[in-house]
Amino acid sequence: MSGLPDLESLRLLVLVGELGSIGRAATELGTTQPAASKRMASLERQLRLVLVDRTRRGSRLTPAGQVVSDWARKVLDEVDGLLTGAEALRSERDAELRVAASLTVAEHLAPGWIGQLRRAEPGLYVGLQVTNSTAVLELVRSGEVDLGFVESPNLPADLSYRRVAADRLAVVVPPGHPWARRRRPVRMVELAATPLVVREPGSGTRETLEKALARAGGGPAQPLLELGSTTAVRSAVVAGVGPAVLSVLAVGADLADGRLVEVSVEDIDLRRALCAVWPGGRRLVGPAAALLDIARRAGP
Amino acid sequence: MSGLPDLESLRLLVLVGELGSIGRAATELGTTQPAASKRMASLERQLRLVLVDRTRRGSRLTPAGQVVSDWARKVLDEVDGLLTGAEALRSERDAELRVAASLTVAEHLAPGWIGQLRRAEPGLYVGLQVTNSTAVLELVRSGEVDLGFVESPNLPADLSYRRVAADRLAVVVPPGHPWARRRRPVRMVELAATPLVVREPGSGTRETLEKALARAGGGPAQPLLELGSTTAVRSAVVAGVGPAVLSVLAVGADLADGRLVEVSVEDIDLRRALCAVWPGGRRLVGPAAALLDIARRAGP
DNA sequence: TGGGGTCATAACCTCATCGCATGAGTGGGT
DNA sequence: ACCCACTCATGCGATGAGGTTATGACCCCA
Repeated sequence: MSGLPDLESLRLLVLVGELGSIGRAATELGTTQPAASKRMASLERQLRLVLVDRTRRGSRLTPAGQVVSDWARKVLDEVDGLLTGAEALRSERDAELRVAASLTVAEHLAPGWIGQLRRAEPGLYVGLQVTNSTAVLELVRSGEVDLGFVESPNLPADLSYRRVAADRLAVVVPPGHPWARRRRPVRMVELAATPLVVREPGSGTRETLEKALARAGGGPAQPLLELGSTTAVRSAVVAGVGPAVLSVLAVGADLADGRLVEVSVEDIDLRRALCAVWPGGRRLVGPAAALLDIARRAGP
Repeated sequence: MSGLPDLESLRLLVLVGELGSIGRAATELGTTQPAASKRMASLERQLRLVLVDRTRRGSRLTPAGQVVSDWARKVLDEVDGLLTGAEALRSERDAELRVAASLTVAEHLAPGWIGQLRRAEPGLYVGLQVTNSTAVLELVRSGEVDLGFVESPNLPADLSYRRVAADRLAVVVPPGHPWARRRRPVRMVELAATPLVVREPGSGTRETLEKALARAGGGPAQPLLELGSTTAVRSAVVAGVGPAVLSVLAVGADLADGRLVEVSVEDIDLRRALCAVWPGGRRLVGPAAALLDIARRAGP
């Protein structure tokens, strides 16, 4: 019943739309025209939709094909991010530009930034290391990486830093939860008293939450369930286990399509800055400066 | 050199992370453990990364696996949107809820909304028809669809409508373009005098642009190249043909990762509302009301 | 020390896909 | 009027990626 489509076929569809010919799209992909023709037919059979209008001189996308092609392009963009990120992870050592990022930045922002940098300077090898915020600071200090990205609000004075993007933690519940129907914001004390699905202590998200609760005068959060990854927490919330507090970067898509609902909370500030960090005093040059520039522009 | 990964393998990776076992992930996918084991090994070989930590009792994702799994989840979310949209396109006729949407809404928002509705009411068959804004209004008026979504700002009085989301046209150029380095906004007359890559006359985007130029007291746009689809325009801009004016919904990802650069323009308002439309006077009930509600909540 | 887990390996098989060659239809050039 | 250039679809072997079954190695716990 599932039947996931083939990424090659999706790329072919996009290319057919751009080039106006199945054969030309085939050569662009380094394959032959009959193979491409069959792939298209197979994709159409799978989706049970007519996607291309085959005329005797060229092919055009049908209206349905246009729309599906756009959806396919979004898929391929995400795949591109995955491949870019994977390559950066791979060349962690002996890369020309070594970057360390905390999980939130690495998951949601780093592949885009690195991809843009590599489009500007093709052939540049970027190495990405993913750890927690304190480890990132240590890597920067020891010179093992040229540039770091952290979400932690407490930055030591011996390092230079610059804010590059904003993040915000959101209280999220599944659509069926009583809080989802509330019209008034949840009170801060109510949040502090409610058992939450949380990350383990020491993670950036958990720390930000605890700190914000303390700053607002509340007690520590009540753990309902403690999980080791953001996605695990997310899945637990979607499954209805209970509310959680997660980065909007992590649950943006879920909020947009309604798998999760955000609940506003009174009297509490859950914003946090995402900062670039590099060895103190030094001025960034070369690719490190370029990446910082890209990150600054990309974030609002 | 490209080597696109396999979607089944990505789903497997996500599932391994969630279930903590290759074998259990395999049964979840309806396959066998050796097959899944081989798939994982193959994915790791392709990405040249160690993604899972195989212990004798279960498997956990490595840090790299965590991150890749999150990227994979994004890919799969987009694929889910594609499949949801394709199913809706397919059941255009004889669906329980018939929806028509203009291209911008259909491309970027409709799959998410429909997906959410189908999660809330499983088994509901939704039919989606994609045309231009004026045709949507006609379909609503004739009763061929229950609900329509348009981007056009001029709504006839015989239909009920409600604003559900916002869109904005952006002037975009490739990173190398002189406008990309400008610090001052481009003057409106400058924009009107510059040849642009545009959609064909009659498309919603083209009309909004012309109307905004006229409202600001400028002449009509100078077509540099006229193309039949938003993505064709986008590709032309990326390829450096010239500036274009496109919906931020269409180029959001490109702006975020720097394939395109937005140029601000003085004295011109390129915002537009996206509206739901239904037969006048009538009150929406059942799935149509639910979908409208979802759309209202999703768009800010 | 045996049983219930887990994952990896080996051998075999099936079938989807590929490439080549070919057919068929249209449009433009001569 | 004719033919060439260009497009896409189809038929036919051959290849190989991926699936299943069976088995082995290892760890934890009783």
